[in-house]
Amino acid sequence: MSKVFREKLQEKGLKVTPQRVAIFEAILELENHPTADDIIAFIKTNHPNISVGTVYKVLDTFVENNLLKKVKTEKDIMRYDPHLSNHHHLYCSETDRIEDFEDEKLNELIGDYFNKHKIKNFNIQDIKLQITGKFKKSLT
Amino acid sequence: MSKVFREKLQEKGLKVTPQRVAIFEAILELENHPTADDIIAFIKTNHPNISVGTVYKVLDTFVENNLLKKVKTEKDIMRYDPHLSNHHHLYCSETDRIEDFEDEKLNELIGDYFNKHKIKNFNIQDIKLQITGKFKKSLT
DNA sequence: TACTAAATAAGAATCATTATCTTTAAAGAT
DNA sequence: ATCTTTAAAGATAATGATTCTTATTTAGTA
Repeated sequence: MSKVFREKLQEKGLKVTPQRVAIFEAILELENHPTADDIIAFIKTNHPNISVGTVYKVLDTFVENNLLKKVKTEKDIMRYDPHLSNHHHLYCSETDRIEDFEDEKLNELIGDYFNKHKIKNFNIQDIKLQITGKFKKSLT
Repeated sequence: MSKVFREKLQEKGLKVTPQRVAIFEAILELENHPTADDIIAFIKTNHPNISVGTVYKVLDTFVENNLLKKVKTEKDIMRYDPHLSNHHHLYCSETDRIEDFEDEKLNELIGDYFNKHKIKNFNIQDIKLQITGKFKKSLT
């Protein structure tokens, strides 16, 4: 299965453990930018003895090694995103759904704008759009 | 002093208490989008008996009544902003400084862009830019 | 001045996240 | 295949911001 993932761990000098594999698979499976808690719940069925601290530690390790990104919401809970390329997020405050939003043209537009209108006393490193609103109900 | 503030409280049917006045003044004084803790520390000198819970409750009340806005950072701590008009934030991850950033032209640019390029399955309510980078050192 | 609802104080409780410390198990060397 | 080394996992205590609870106080009004 995720041979690529195992190789990435090895590249960074990280050991390939069943926990790490399970946690990474859980994030891919869960899709909606899961919380640590979501991940623990999901894993518990196949991996009943996994420790809460381990999950947090593994998630941190992944973030440090650019295998994951942390996403912050209105609530005080971290969520995790396996989508590594530079992108924005769509937030629904009612349902807590978060979806990735990628738009290269928009990035260029904003990039150009700031090239022409520098902010005085500030060097920009990164710009993220936090787009809040409502998902239109689809006939799931 | 903040007669306007007192009137605003009354308009909303909120009682004018010394605690509420002190907290609001503290936020104006502190400027750098203070945390609840910053506010408590600041107030303690004139108001040694103020209770932590009160500060949090008052801040919530202010946010609910549009007297303040909550600002979320990378860290798990809420900060508060007395600046009510629609604006973005400049973040410095090194120093935790946050400054307000207002740019009507930029808002129009982005608004126009999304009018032309609707996101399917999503109705936008609000767009916030989270601009991270470094403040250029000024000779304080 | 007294009344009543709202606000405050004090401190316990919560909950996500971290830290500690011991045990276990990858991964490379023998 | 076994040994060794060291990172990783497990268990659980600790932390720290925020919320909750309950008794007491006070602002605004009759």
